[in-house]
Amino acid sequence: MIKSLEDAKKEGVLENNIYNADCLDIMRLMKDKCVDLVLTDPPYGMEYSRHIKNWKQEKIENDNNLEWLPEYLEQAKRVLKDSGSIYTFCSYHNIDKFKNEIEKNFGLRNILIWDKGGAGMGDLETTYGCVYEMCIYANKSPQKLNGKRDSDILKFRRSGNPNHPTEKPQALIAFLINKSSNPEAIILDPFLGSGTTAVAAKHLGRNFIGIEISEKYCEIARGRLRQELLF
Amino acid sequence: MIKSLEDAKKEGVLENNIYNADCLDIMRLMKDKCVDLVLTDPPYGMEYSRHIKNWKQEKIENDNNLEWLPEYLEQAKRVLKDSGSIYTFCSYHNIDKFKNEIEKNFGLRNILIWDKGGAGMGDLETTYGCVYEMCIYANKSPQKLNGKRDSDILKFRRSGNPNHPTEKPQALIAFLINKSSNPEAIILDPFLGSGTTAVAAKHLGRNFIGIEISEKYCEIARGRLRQELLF
DNA sequence: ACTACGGTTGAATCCTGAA
DNA sequence: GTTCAGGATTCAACCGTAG
Repeated sequence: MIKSLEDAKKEGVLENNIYNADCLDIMRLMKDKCVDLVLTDPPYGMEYSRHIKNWKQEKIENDNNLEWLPEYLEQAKRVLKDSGSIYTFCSYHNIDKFKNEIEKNFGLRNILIWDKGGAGMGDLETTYGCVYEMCIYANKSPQKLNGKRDSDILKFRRSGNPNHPTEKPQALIAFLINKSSNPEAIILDPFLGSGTTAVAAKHLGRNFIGIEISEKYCEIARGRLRQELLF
Repeated sequence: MIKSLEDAKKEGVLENNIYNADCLDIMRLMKDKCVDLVLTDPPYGMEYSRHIKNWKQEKIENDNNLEWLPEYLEQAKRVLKDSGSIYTFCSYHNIDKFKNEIEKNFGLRNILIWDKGGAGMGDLETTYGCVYEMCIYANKSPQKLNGKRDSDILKFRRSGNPNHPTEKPQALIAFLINKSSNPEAIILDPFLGSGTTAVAAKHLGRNFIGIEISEKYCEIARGRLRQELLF
Protein backbone atom coordinates (compact mmCIF):
# COMPACT_ATOMS: atom_id res chain seq x y z
CA MET A 1 0.00 0.00 0.00
CA ILE A 2 1.20 3.52 -0.75
CA LYS A 3 1.21 5.73 2.34
CA SER A 4 1.99 9.37 3.01
CA LEU A 5 4.11 11.18 5.56
CA GLU A 6 0.89 12.00 7.43
CA ASP A 7 -0.02 8.30 7.59
CA ALA A 8 3.42 7.57 9.03
CA LYS A 9 2.99 10.31 11.63
CA LYS A 10 -0.39 8.95 12.68
CA GLU A 11 0.23 5.23 12.79
CA GLY A 12 4.02 4.84 12.74
CA VAL A 13 6.13 3.36 9.97
CA LEU A 14 4.71 -0.05 9.14
CA GLU A 15 6.16 -3.02 7.29
CA ASN A 16 5.28 -3.85 3.70
CA ASN A 17 4.26 -0.34 2.77
CA ILE A 18 5.63 2.12 0.28
CA TYR A 19 5.94 5.64 1.67
CA ASN A 20 5.67 8.42 -0.89
CA ALA A 21 7.87 10.96 0.88
CA ASP A 22 11.40 12.17 1.43
CA CYS A 23 13.23 9.30 3.05
CA LEU A 24 14.69 11.46 5.84
CA ASP A 25 11.20 12.50 6.96
CA ILE A 26 10.09 8.89 7.22
CA MET A 27 13.31 7.57 8.77
CA ARG A 28 13.08 10.18 11.54
CA LEU A 29 9.76 8.61 12.55
CA MET A 30 11.12 5.06 12.72
CA LYS A 31 12.00 3.39 16.01
CA ASP A 32 15.58 2.61 17.03
CA LYS A 33 16.99 -0.75 15.89
CA CYS A 34 13.91 -1.95 14.03
CA VAL A 35 15.50 -2.98 10.73
CA ASP A 36 17.62 -6.02 9.83
CA LEU A 37 19.01 -4.81 6.53
CA VAL A 38 19.29 -1.53 4.66
CA LEU A 39 19.71 -2.10 0.94
CA THR A 40 19.43 0.78 -1.45
CA ASP A 41 20.54 2.40 -4.65
CA PRO A 42 20.55 6.10 -3.86
CA PRO A 43 21.05 8.95 -6.31
CA TYR A 44 24.76 9.03 -7.05
CA GLY A 45 25.09 12.80 -7.03
CA MET A 46 26.23 13.04 -10.63
CA GLU A 47 23.32 14.75 -12.41
CA TYR A 48 22.77 11.78 -14.62
CA SER A 49 20.32 11.98 -17.45
CA ARG A 50 19.82 9.30 -20.03
CA HIS A 51 18.20 9.32 -23.39
CA ILE A 52 15.19 7.12 -23.78
CA LYS A 53 13.29 6.19 -26.87
CA ASN A 54 12.47 8.95 -29.35
CA TRP A 55 15.49 10.89 -28.11
CA LYS A 56 13.73 12.16 -25.07
CA GLN A 57 15.73 12.45 -21.90
CA GLU A 58 14.90 11.44 -18.39
CA LYS A 59 16.64 13.03 -15.46
CA ILE A 60 17.06 11.51 -12.06
CA GLU A 61 15.46 13.92 -9.65
CA ASN A 62 17.49 15.39 -6.83
CA ASP A 63 20.67 13.80 -8.08
CA ASN A 64 22.65 16.99 -8.06
CA ASN A 65 24.11 16.89 -4.57
CA LEU A 66 24.92 14.65 -1.64
CA GLU A 67 23.71 16.95 1.13
CA TRP A 68 21.29 14.30 2.34
CA LEU A 69 24.06 11.76 2.86
CA PRO A 70 25.28 12.54 6.42
CA GLU A 71 21.85 12.59 8.07
CA TYR A 72 20.74 9.66 5.97
CA LEU A 73 23.54 7.51 7.34
CA GLU A 74 23.00 8.69 10.90
CA GLN A 75 19.37 7.65 10.63
CA ALA A 76 20.35 4.36 9.00
CA LYS A 77 22.66 3.68 11.92
CA ARG A 78 19.93 4.48 14.41
CA VAL A 79 17.23 2.29 12.85
CA LEU A 80 19.51 -0.66 12.07
CA LYS A 81 19.72 -3.51 14.56
CA ASP A 82 23.15 -4.27 16.04
CA SER A 83 23.12 -7.50 14.04
CA GLY A 84 22.10 -5.75 10.82
CA SER A 85 23.99 -4.77 7.69
CA ILE A 86 23.81 -2.00 5.12
CA TYR A 87 24.48 -2.14 1.37
CA THR A 88 24.77 1.12 -0.55
CA PHE A 89 25.27 1.31 -4.30
CA CYS A 90 27.39 4.10 -5.73
CA SER A 91 29.67 4.86 -8.64
CA TYR A 92 33.38 5.52 -8.63
CA HIS A 93 32.74 9.24 -9.14
CA ASN A 94 31.72 9.74 -5.50
CA ILE A 95 33.03 6.57 -3.88
CA ASP A 96 35.21 8.63 -1.54
CA LYS A 97 32.30 10.64 -0.14
CA PHE A 98 30.10 7.58 0.32
CA LYS A 99 32.92 5.59 1.92
CA ASN A 100 33.83 8.39 4.32
CA GLU A 101 30.27 8.95 5.52
CA ILE A 102 29.59 5.23 5.85
CA GLU A 103 32.77 4.76 7.88
CA LYS A 104 31.65 7.47 10.29
CA ASN A 105 28.70 5.29 11.23
CA PHE A 106 29.61 1.67 10.42
CA GLY A 107 32.48 -0.69 9.95
CA LEU A 108 33.27 -1.10 6.28
CA ARG A 109 33.57 -4.75 5.24
CA ASN A 110 33.81 -4.73 1.45
CA ILE A 111 33.41 -2.57 -1.58
CA LEU A 112 31.59 -4.94 -3.89
CA ILE A 113 31.93 -4.59 -7.65
CA TRP A 114 28.80 -5.27 -9.68
CA ASP A 115 30.04 -6.31 -13.12
CA LYS A 116 27.25 -5.22 -15.48
CA GLY A 117 28.73 -6.82 -18.54
CA GLY A 118 28.82 -4.36 -21.40
CA ALA A 119 30.03 -0.80 -21.16
CA GLY A 120 27.73 2.13 -21.43
CA MET A 121 28.20 5.12 -23.62
CA GLY A 122 30.54 7.92 -22.84
CA ASP A 123 33.92 9.04 -23.92
CA LEU A 124 35.14 6.61 -26.51
CA GLU A 125 38.75 7.61 -26.80
CA THR A 126 40.13 8.89 -23.54
CA THR A 127 38.58 6.66 -20.87
CA TYR A 128 37.99 2.96 -20.32
CA GLY A 129 34.41 1.81 -20.79
CA CYS A 130 32.65 1.66 -17.44
CA VAL A 131 31.17 -1.79 -16.91
CA TYR A 132 30.70 -1.83 -13.15
CA GLU A 133 29.09 -0.10 -10.23
CA MET A 134 30.21 -0.21 -6.65
CA CYS A 135 28.23 -1.36 -3.62
CA ILE A 136 29.55 -0.63 -0.15
CA TYR A 137 28.90 -3.36 2.39
CA ALA A 138 29.08 -2.33 6.05
CA ASN A 139 27.66 -3.10 9.48
CA LYS A 140 28.06 -2.28 13.17
CA SER A 141 30.01 -5.46 13.94
CA PRO A 142 31.11 -8.28 11.62
CA GLN A 143 28.16 -10.49 10.66
CA LYS A 144 28.26 -13.97 9.24
CA LEU A 145 27.31 -14.11 5.58
CA ASN A 146 24.93 -16.86 4.51
CA GLY A 147 25.90 -19.56 2.04
CA LYS A 148 29.24 -20.26 0.46
CA ARG A 149 32.05 -17.76 0.42
CA ASP A 150 31.42 -15.51 -2.53
CA SER A 151 33.85 -13.09 -4.06
CA ASP A 152 33.49 -9.34 -4.13
CA ILE A 153 32.99 -9.11 -7.88
CA LEU A 154 29.36 -9.90 -8.65
CA LYS A 155 28.40 -10.72 -12.21
CA PHE A 156 24.73 -10.16 -12.99
CA ARG A 157 23.27 -9.13 -16.28
CA ARG A 158 21.44 -5.84 -16.47
CA SER A 159 17.67 -5.84 -16.27
CA GLY A 160 16.02 -5.87 -19.66
CA ASN A 161 13.41 -3.15 -20.18
CA PRO A 162 13.89 -1.52 -16.81
CA ASN A 163 11.10 0.42 -15.14
CA HIS A 164 13.59 2.97 -13.83
CA PRO A 165 16.69 4.29 -15.59
CA THR A 166 19.04 2.83 -13.00
CA GLU A 167 17.13 -0.31 -12.08
CA LYS A 168 19.30 -3.10 -10.67
CA PRO A 169 18.76 -6.72 -11.66
CA GLN A 170 16.42 -8.48 -9.28
CA ALA A 171 18.83 -11.44 -9.11
CA LEU A 172 21.55 -9.14 -7.78
CA ILE A 173 19.29 -7.67 -5.10
CA ALA A 174 18.03 -11.14 -4.18
CA PHE A 175 21.63 -12.37 -3.86
CA LEU A 176 22.50 -9.63 -1.38
CA ILE A 177 19.28 -10.17 0.60
CA ASN A 178 20.07 -13.88 0.89
CA LYS A 179 23.66 -13.24 1.96
CA SER A 180 22.79 -10.84 4.78
CA SER A 181 19.30 -11.62 6.09
CA ASN A 182 17.01 -14.47 7.01
CA PRO A 183 13.30 -15.04 6.38
CA GLU A 184 11.01 -12.70 8.33
CA ALA A 185 13.70 -10.02 8.32
CA ILE A 186 12.72 -6.39 7.81
CA ILE A 187 14.52 -4.76 4.89
CA LEU A 188 14.57 -0.99 4.44
CA ASP A 189 15.05 0.65 1.04
CA PRO A 190 14.88 4.45 1.45
CA PHE A 191 15.35 5.05 -2.31
CA LEU A 192 12.97 2.41 -3.58
CA GLY A 193 12.74 3.56 -7.19
CA SER A 194 10.77 1.05 -9.21
CA GLY A 195 10.59 -1.36 -6.29
CA THR A 196 13.12 -4.09 -7.04
CA THR A 197 14.14 -4.39 -3.37
CA ALA A 198 10.52 -4.75 -2.25
CA VAL A 199 9.71 -7.38 -4.88
CA ALA A 200 12.87 -9.38 -4.16
CA ALA A 201 12.30 -9.17 -0.40
CA LYS A 202 8.74 -10.51 -0.61
CA HIS A 203 9.82 -13.27 -3.01
CA LEU A 204 12.33 -14.37 -0.40
CA GLY A 205 9.95 -14.31 2.54
CA ARG A 206 11.25 -11.07 3.98
CA ASN A 207 9.37 -7.89 4.81
CA PHE A 208 10.19 -4.50 3.42
CA ILE A 209 9.81 -0.82 4.19
CA GLY A 210 10.07 1.20 1.00
CA ILE A 211 10.41 4.97 0.68
CA GLU A 212 10.30 6.82 -2.63
CA ILE A 213 9.93 10.53 -3.17
CA SER A 214 8.49 10.29 -6.68
CA GLU A 215 4.78 9.49 -6.86
CA LYS A 216 5.27 8.03 -10.32
CA TYR A 217 7.80 5.46 -9.13
CA CYS A 218 5.69 4.64 -6.07
CA GLU A 219 2.91 3.66 -8.47
CA ILE A 220 5.29 1.62 -10.62
CA ALA A 221 6.63 -0.19 -7.55
CA ARG A 222 3.11 -0.84 -6.29
CA GLY A 223 2.18 -2.22 -9.70
CA ARG A 224 5.18 -4.58 -9.76
CA LEU A 225 4.37 -5.87 -6.29
CA ARG A 226 0.74 -6.42 -7.24
CA GLN A 227 1.58 -8.13 -10.49
CA GLU A 228 4.34 -10.41 -9.29
CA LEU A 229 3.05 -11.26 -5.86
CA LEU A 230 -0.70 -10.66 -5.88
CA PHE A 231 0.10 -8.49 -2.93
CA MET B 1 72.28 -0.46 -13.08
CA ILE B 2 71.58 0.19 -9.41
CA LYS B 3 72.39 3.74 -8.38
CA SER B 4 72.35 5.67 -5.14
CA LEU B 5 70.94 9.02 -4.07
CA GLU B 6 74.49 10.37 -4.28
CA ASP B 7 74.79 9.19 -7.88
CA ALA B 8 71.54 10.97 -8.69
CA LYS B 9 72.78 14.17 -7.06
CA LYS B 10 76.03 14.04 -9.04
CA GLU B 11 74.81 13.11 -12.49
CA GLY B 12 71.06 13.67 -12.43
CA VAL B 13 68.33 11.04 -12.67
CA LEU B 14 69.02 8.91 -15.72
CA GLU B 15 66.86 6.57 -17.73
CA ASN B 16 67.04 2.80 -17.38
CA ASN B 17 68.50 2.85 -13.90
CA ILE B 18 67.21 1.56 -10.60
CA TYR B 19 67.67 4.02 -7.75
CA ASN B 20 68.03 2.47 -4.32
CA ALA B 21 66.57 5.34 -2.31
CA ASP B 22 63.41 6.92 -0.99
CA CYS B 23 61.38 7.89 -4.03
CA LEU B 24 60.73 11.42 -2.79
CA ASP B 25 64.46 12.11 -2.57
CA ILE B 26 64.97 11.00 -6.17
CA MET B 27 61.85 12.64 -7.56
CA ARG B 28 62.89 16.01 -6.10
CA LEU B 29 66.01 15.79 -8.28
CA MET B 30 64.12 15.11 -11.50
CA LYS B 31 63.45 17.80 -14.07
CA ASP B 32 59.98 19.18 -14.75
CA LYS B 33 57.89 17.34 -17.36
CA CYS B 34 60.41 14.66 -18.19
CA VAL B 35 58.21 11.57 -17.86
CA ASP B 36 55.51 10.18 -20.17
CA LEU B 37 53.88 7.75 -17.77
CA VAL B 38 53.89 7.10 -14.04
CA LEU B 39 52.85 3.54 -13.28
CA THR B 40 53.27 2.19 -9.81
CA ASP B 41 52.00 -0.06 -7.07
CA PRO B 42 52.75 1.89 -3.90
CA PRO B 43 52.42 0.64 -0.34
CA TYR B 44 48.69 0.67 0.37
CA GLY B 45 48.99 2.04 3.87
CA MET B 46 47.33 -0.96 5.49
CA GLU B 47 50.21 -2.70 7.27
CA TYR B 48 49.88 -5.65 4.96
CA SER B 49 51.64 -8.83 5.83
CA ARG B 50 51.22 -12.07 4.01
CA HIS B 51 51.68 -15.56 5.24
CA ILE B 52 54.65 -17.17 3.69
CA LYS B 53 55.92 -20.65 4.17
CA ASN B 54 56.21 -21.93 7.73
CA TRP B 55 53.72 -19.29 8.87
CA LYS B 56 56.35 -16.67 8.92
CA GLN B 57 55.14 -13.30 7.93
CA GLU B 58 56.69 -10.79 5.68
CA LYS B 59 55.84 -7.19 6.30
CA ILE B 60 55.96 -4.53 3.67
CA GLU B 61 58.26 -1.83 4.89
CA ASN B 62 56.87 1.66 5.42
CA ASP B 63 53.35 0.49 4.74
CA ASN B 64 51.90 1.87 7.93
CA ASN B 65 50.95 5.35 6.85
CA LEU B 66 50.20 7.52 3.86
CA GLU B 67 52.15 10.60 4.91
CA TRP B 68 54.26 10.40 1.78
CA LEU B 69 51.21 10.57 -0.49
CA PRO B 70 50.64 14.35 -0.85
CA GLU B 71 54.23 15.23 -1.73
CA TYR B 72 54.53 12.14 -3.87
CA LEU B 73 51.62 13.27 -6.04
CA GLU B 74 52.87 16.84 -6.20
CA GLN B 75 56.20 15.55 -7.46
CA ALA B 76 54.47 13.20 -9.88
CA LYS B 77 52.52 16.14 -11.27
CA ARG B 78 55.68 18.17 -11.64
CA VAL B 79 57.71 15.52 -13.46
CA LEU B 80 54.88 14.30 -15.70
CA LYS B 81 54.57 15.78 -19.18
CA ASP B 82 51.29 17.55 -20.01
CA SER B 83 50.49 14.69 -22.36
CA GLY B 84 51.33 12.05 -19.76
CA SER B 85 49.19 9.79 -17.59
CA ILE B 86 49.46 8.25 -14.16
CA TYR B 87 48.26 4.85 -12.97
CA THR B 88 48.26 4.15 -9.23
CA PHE B 89 47.29 0.81 -7.75
CA CYS B 90 45.52 0.77 -4.41
CA SER B 91 43.06 -1.30 -2.44
CA TYR B 92 39.54 -0.39 -1.43
CA HIS B 93 40.71 0.26 2.15
CA ASN B 94 42.28 3.59 1.23
CA ILE B 95 40.67 4.31 -2.13
CA ASP B 96 39.19 7.52 -0.72
CA LYS B 97 42.55 8.95 0.35
CA PHE B 98 44.26 8.00 -2.91
CA LYS B 99 41.37 9.36 -4.98
CA ASN B 100 41.28 12.66 -3.08
CA GLU B 101 45.01 13.29 -3.36
CA ILE B 102 45.11 12.30 -7.01
CA GLU B 103 42.19 14.61 -7.78
CA LYS B 104 44.08 17.51 -6.20
CA ASN B 105 46.75 17.13 -8.87
CA PHE B 106 45.15 15.40 -11.86
CA GLY B 107 41.89 14.76 -13.61
CA LEU B 108 40.54 11.37 -12.64
CA ARG B 109 39.47 9.32 -15.66
CA ASN B 110 38.71 5.83 -14.33
CA ILE B 111 39.05 3.62 -11.33
CA LEU B 112 40.11 0.39 -12.98
CA ILE B 113 39.34 -2.94 -11.35
CA TRP B 114 42.01 -5.60 -11.69
CA ASP B 115 40.16 -8.91 -11.38
CA LYS B 116 42.78 -11.26 -9.93
CA GLY B 117 40.67 -14.37 -10.32
CA GLY B 118 40.74 -16.29 -7.06
CA ALA B 119 40.31 -14.70 -3.68
CA GLY B 120 43.20 -14.22 -1.34
CA MET B 121 43.03 -14.94 2.32
CA GLY B 122 41.13 -12.97 4.86
CA ASP B 123 38.02 -13.34 6.92
CA LEU B 124 36.15 -16.38 5.69
CA GLU B 125 32.76 -15.81 7.28
CA THR B 126 31.99 -12.14 7.57
CA THR B 127 33.36 -10.63 4.38
CA TYR B 128 33.26 -11.36 0.68
CA GLY B 129 36.46 -12.78 -0.73
CA CYS B 130 38.54 -9.99 -2.21
CA VAL B 131 39.41 -10.84 -5.80
CA TYR B 132 40.31 -7.41 -7.12
CA GLU B 133 42.55 -4.46 -6.65
CA MET B 134 41.89 -0.94 -7.81
CA CYS B 135 44.04 1.16 -10.11
CA ILE B 136 43.34 4.86 -10.46
CA TYR B 137 43.88 6.24 -13.95
CA ALA B 138 44.39 9.98 -14.17
CA ASN B 139 46.13 12.67 -16.22
CA LYS B 140 46.40 16.43 -16.67
CA SER B 141 44.09 16.51 -19.67
CA PRO B 142 42.22 13.69 -21.42
CA GLN B 143 44.60 11.55 -23.48
CA LYS B 144 43.72 9.15 -26.25
CA LEU B 145 44.08 5.53 -25.24
CA ASN B 146 45.77 3.22 -27.73
CA GLY B 147 44.00 0.27 -29.29
CA LYS B 148 40.37 -0.70 -29.05
CA ARG B 149 37.97 0.54 -26.41
CA ASP B 150 38.58 -1.64 -23.38
CA SER B 151 36.44 -1.87 -20.31
CA ASP B 152 37.44 -0.85 -16.81
CA ILE B 153 37.48 -4.37 -15.39
CA LEU B 154 40.81 -5.98 -16.30
CA LYS B 155 41.08 -9.74 -16.01
CA PHE B 156 44.65 -10.97 -15.63
CA ARG B 157 45.77 -14.00 -13.67
CA ARG B 158 48.10 -13.46 -10.77
CA SER B 159 51.79 -14.04 -11.27
CA GLY B 160 52.88 -17.51 -10.30
CA ASN B 161 55.71 -17.51 -7.74
CA PRO B 162 55.94 -13.79 -7.31
CA ASN B 163 59.22 -12.20 -6.33
CA HIS B 164 57.41 -9.65 -4.19
CA PRO B 165 54.31 -10.19 -2.05
CA THR B 166 52.23 -7.76 -4.09
CA GLU B 167 53.75 -8.39 -7.50
CA LYS B 168 51.42 -7.61 -10.40
CA PRO B 169 51.23 -9.79 -13.52
CA GLN B 170 53.55 -8.58 -16.20
CA ALA B 171 50.74 -8.88 -18.77
CA LEU B 172 48.66 -6.41 -16.75
CA ILE B 173 51.48 -3.89 -16.51
CA ALA B 174 52.25 -4.36 -20.22
CA PHE B 175 48.59 -3.78 -21.07
CA LEU B 176 48.55 -0.44 -19.26
CA ILE B 177 51.88 0.62 -20.78
CA ASN B 178 50.52 -0.12 -24.25
CA LYS B 179 47.27 1.75 -23.63
CA SER B 180 48.93 4.95 -22.42
CA SER B 181 52.39 5.26 -23.96
CA ASN B 182 54.30 4.80 -27.19
CA PRO B 183 57.74 3.32 -27.92
CA GLU B 184 60.65 5.43 -26.64
CA ALA B 185 58.45 6.77 -23.81
CA ILE B 186 59.94 7.25 -20.35
CA ILE B 187 58.04 5.40 -17.65
CA LEU B 188 58.56 6.17 -13.98
CA ASP B 189 57.88 3.62 -11.24
CA PRO B 190 58.75 5.19 -7.87
CA PHE B 191 57.86 1.98 -5.96
CA LEU B 192 59.54 -0.49 -8.26
CA GLY B 193 59.43 -3.53 -5.99
CA SER B 194 60.64 -6.59 -7.85
CA GLY B 195 60.81 -4.66 -11.11
CA THR B 196 57.81 -5.74 -13.16
CA THR B 197 57.29 -2.24 -14.56
CA ALA B 198 60.93 -2.00 -15.66
CA VAL B 199 60.90 -5.42 -17.32
CA ALA B 200 57.60 -4.78 -19.10
CA ALA B 201 58.72 -1.32 -20.22
CA LYS B 202 61.95 -2.62 -21.79
CA HIS B 203 60.10 -5.52 -23.45
CA LEU B 204 57.82 -2.96 -25.10
CA GLY B 205 60.58 -0.66 -26.29
CA ARG B 206 60.04 1.94 -23.59
CA ASN B 207 62.55 3.36 -21.11
CA PHE B 208 62.11 3.27 -17.36
CA ILE B 209 63.19 5.09 -14.24
CA GLY B 210 62.83 2.79 -11.24
CA ILE B 211 63.07 3.76 -7.58
CA GLU B 212 63.00 1.26 -4.73
CA ILE B 213 63.90 1.85 -1.11
CA SER B 214 64.74 -1.77 -0.31
CA GLU B 215 68.19 -2.92 -1.38
CA LYS B 216 66.95 -6.51 -1.52
CA TYR B 217 64.24 -5.70 -4.06
CA CYS B 218 66.63 -3.55 -6.08
CA GLU B 219 68.81 -6.62 -6.47
CA ILE B 220 65.83 -8.79 -7.41
CA ALA B 221 64.68 -6.25 -10.00
CA ARG B 222 68.21 -5.96 -11.40
CA GLY B 223 68.38 -9.75 -11.63
CA ARG B 224 65.09 -9.95 -13.50
CA LEU B 225 66.17 -7.29 -15.98
CA ARG B 226 69.48 -9.04 -16.54
CA GLN B 227 67.89 -12.46 -16.95
CA GLU B 228 65.01 -11.52 -19.19
CA LEU B 229 66.63 -8.83 -21.28
CA LEU B 230 70.38 -9.37 -21.08
CA PHE B 231 70.38 -5.79 -20.00
C1' DA C 1 27.28 -27.93 -29.23
C1' DC C 2 29.40 -24.20 -31.63
C1' DT C 3 30.35 -20.16 -34.68
C1' DA C 4 28.16 -16.25 -37.45
C1' DC C 5 25.52 -12.46 -37.99
C1' DG C 6 22.13 -8.65 -37.06
C1' DG C 7 19.74 -5.92 -33.73
C1' DT C 8 19.71 -3.51 -29.39
C1' DT C 9 21.50 -0.97 -25.51
C1' DG C 10 23.97 1.77 -22.18
C1' DA C 11 24.15 5.74 -13.83
C1' DA C 12 28.12 8.88 -20.63
C1' DT C 13 30.24 12.55 -23.01
C1' DC C 14 30.41 15.98 -26.68
C1' DC C 15 28.70 19.70 -29.26
C1' DT C 16 25.75 23.25 -30.55
C1' DG C 17 22.75 27.01 -30.08
C1' DA C 18 20.16 29.86 -26.96
C1' DA C 19 19.89 32.83 -23.01
C1' DG D 1 32.71 35.92 -22.36
C1' DT D 2 29.67 31.99 -19.49
C1' DT D 3 26.30 28.63 -18.29
C1' DC D 4 22.70 25.50 -19.57
C1' DA D 5 19.56 22.33 -21.91
C1' DG D 6 18.98 18.87 -25.02
C1' DG D 7 20.01 16.44 -29.35
C1' DA D 8 23.78 13.61 -31.49
C1' DT D 9 27.14 10.27 -31.10
C1' DT D 10 29.64 5.68 -30.06
C1' DC D 11 31.18 0.63 -29.87
C1' DA D 12 31.84 -3.60 -27.02
C1' DA D 13 28.96 -6.85 -25.04
C1' DC D 14 24.96 -9.36 -24.98
C1' DC D 15 20.91 -11.76 -27.06
C1' DG D 16 18.31 -14.26 -30.30
C1' DT D 17 18.23 -16.60 -34.50
C1' DA D 18 20.31 -19.04 -38.16
C1' DG D 19 23.54 -22.07 -40.35
